[in-house]
Amino acid sequence: MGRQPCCDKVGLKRGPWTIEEDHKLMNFILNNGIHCWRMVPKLAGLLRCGKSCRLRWINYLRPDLKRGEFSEAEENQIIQLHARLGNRWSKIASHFPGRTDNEIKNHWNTRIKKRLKMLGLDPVTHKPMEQNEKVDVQKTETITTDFDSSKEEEERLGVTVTMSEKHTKNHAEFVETREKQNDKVDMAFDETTNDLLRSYELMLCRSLDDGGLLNTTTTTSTTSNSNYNPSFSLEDSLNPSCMGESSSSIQEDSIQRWVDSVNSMLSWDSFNQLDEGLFFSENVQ
DNA sequence: AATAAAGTCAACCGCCTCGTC
DNA sequence: GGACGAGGCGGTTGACTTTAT
Repeated sequence: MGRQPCCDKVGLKRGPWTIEEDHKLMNFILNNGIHCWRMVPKLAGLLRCGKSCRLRWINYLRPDLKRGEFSEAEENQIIQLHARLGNRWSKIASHFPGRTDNEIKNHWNTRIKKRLKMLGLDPVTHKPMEQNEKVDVQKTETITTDFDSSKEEEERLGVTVTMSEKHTKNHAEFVETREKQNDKVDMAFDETTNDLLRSYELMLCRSLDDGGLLNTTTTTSTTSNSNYNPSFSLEDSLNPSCMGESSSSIQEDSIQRWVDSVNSMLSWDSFNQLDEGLFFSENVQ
């Protein structure tokens, strides 16, 4: 027999989380850690499904989150990684401690895409627009052609890739998938990527010289947390040795660091309106 | 000041992968 | 080996905010 479903979605709350719900979720995780997301809402007294709790924790409540604007360096790194990895946001996010895949994805869709277009680059192919237009005219000379040109190598390596796979993933992703399957490095692709990156750097430098393309980010309503220094990881907070029953100075220290992190986070959100005593009175002596 | 348009981002949806039974 | 669930992921939505007219 299989397991019980994650949630039946009947009578469950949806939409934006309230401060009280956040409080309950954080309080529960502080006390118990995370063992099974399906059980979290029940045990925490929340009318949410486990998935929703997980998402809320990962994207918003985690104490090691780095909030605030992306720096230029971060944006440039995202662009470079996207050129290599495509829309694999979680992989891209893994290069940015404290950033979530959702955050990076949103930033890409709302800011970086525009920035690339302003630079005359196609956000999908990372190639100059003009080049893409030529390609469009020829109709067949697209990324698909790049895939087709790889057929021989594909056969040589004994790999088969379905047409749907080819059309739904960009060249970079396709090549990397092939690398995974064969554990071989596509040197030609690396050279192409390097060429692209060199082009980026060149165009970005020109933009800087022109003064302004890179400074087009708008202010947002999101309050930043520039003072927050994530010194305590989620792994730490969920480590059984830290959260388990065996009490020790290490555990107390870990909890204290976690609390410090949360307190730091509270300063950047509406939580600061909460009565501090309400939040951790039962958890911290 | 009022309204429309554009921008932002938290949250949801549905699919996929992996582990378990 | 197939069925199933949990967790993870990327695409998309829609509420809210900001900017332009």
